Amino acid sequence: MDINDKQKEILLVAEDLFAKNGFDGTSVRDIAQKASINVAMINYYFGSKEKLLETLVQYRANEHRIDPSQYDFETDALKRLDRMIEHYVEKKITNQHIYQILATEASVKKRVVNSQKFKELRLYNINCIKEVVEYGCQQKVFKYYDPILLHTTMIGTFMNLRMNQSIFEDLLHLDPKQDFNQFLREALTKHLKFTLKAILTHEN
Amino acid sequence: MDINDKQKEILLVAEDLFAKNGFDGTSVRDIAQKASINVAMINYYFGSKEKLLETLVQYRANEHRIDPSQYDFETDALKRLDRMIEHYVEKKITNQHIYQILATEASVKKRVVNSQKFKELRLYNINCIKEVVEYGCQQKVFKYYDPILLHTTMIGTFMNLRMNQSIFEDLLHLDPKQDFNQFLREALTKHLKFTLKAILTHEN
DNA sequence: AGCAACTAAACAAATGTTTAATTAAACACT
DNA sequence: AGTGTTTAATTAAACATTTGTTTAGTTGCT
Repeated sequence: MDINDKQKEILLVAEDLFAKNGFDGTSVRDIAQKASINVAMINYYFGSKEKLLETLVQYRANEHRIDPSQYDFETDALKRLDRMIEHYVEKKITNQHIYQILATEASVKKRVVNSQKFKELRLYNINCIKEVVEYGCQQKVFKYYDPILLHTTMIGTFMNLRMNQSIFEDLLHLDPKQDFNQFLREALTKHLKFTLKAILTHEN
Repeated sequence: MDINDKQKEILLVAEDLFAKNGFDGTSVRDIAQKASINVAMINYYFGSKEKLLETLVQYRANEHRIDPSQYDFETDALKRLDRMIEHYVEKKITNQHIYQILATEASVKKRVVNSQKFKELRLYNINCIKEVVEYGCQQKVFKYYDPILLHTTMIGTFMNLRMNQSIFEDLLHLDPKQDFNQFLREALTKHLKFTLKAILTHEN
């Protein structure tokens, strides 16, 4: 399915609203109004509200894929891990809307929206992490640790920081003028680097 | 507000459905049917659907508070940390429904349901973690690490494991007959113990 | 003329809430 | 214990909105 500019515009508006208010909390009229189009256009272009969500997931899903070429030129295992984390955090921040939608939808039992696509993405990313870990083991720098759990901690920590933005703004006395994404980028990257390094080099 | 048995029954049914389908994905008729009561009873008892949610949050919020007496008898800093994590995981598992509702609602911008109660709870729990960390520092066993980030990693890892139960059942080839909560309890506790110990004893 | 893009209006179903009436429980008084 | 009275619990029905979707028609472009 190729998407024209009009459709893309609708998708972006929908993404924004779904992330903010949830799928059930967003009506097609909300989307239509914000996108300055007629309600009927949503069904005209996408068939239904649910199919709009599926199209959006398809459209965005691959943007969360880790790209190993961003870090595997590093021969030092620790530096490679650091680069991977930087790359990972950057990807999540750039595409935070769709990920939040996917994460929320994944916990909603009554819609099984594209969970296959979601699973594939996870498996792929977990495998990238696994390769970085194995490289470090091979170099005798890391001790092996389950990449599924590493991934869970990475994504979980990110999501938790993100979902509770307002709490952290209070808690950490963040300057409201300073961008929260910048805080995320810096603090989260640093924290994840430290945590993974600690786990992978910890003597049992 | 004191809650009679009938009201409690409604709250429990609502909690179940909200966790499964989200607040917006659950209608008052869904609740009424599953609780075998008339729809009007919900407004009769709670005033509105939103107030029902607020009552539920009030009713459950305190059940997530860490209870220091469950671990602070341990004089060994590492053992105390381990006990604290066991206690923490157990609390989260026992009250997973309400926590998922709170977490989802916290990310929904249009409802600012009881976020104050939520923040207070976090601050309290973070402080408990802080005290355990400081005790370990005092004993020269730990290096100090930001308790906010530790808490974020704990809760984030838990939530991420939980929210993606189906994915993990596939990924880890879990025996479907085995209880997922039992896997959570064991694997998560072990992982968090290892992670926090690694972070707190890591030489920089 | 033909086709895609677009619109206003209507549709049926579902939503949260209220009303008005009925039943059940608690109460006070003899 | 039995009376009439008041209060609380419960019900079916109706209410007004809002929901996602469809229809039937119009516009604009080739």
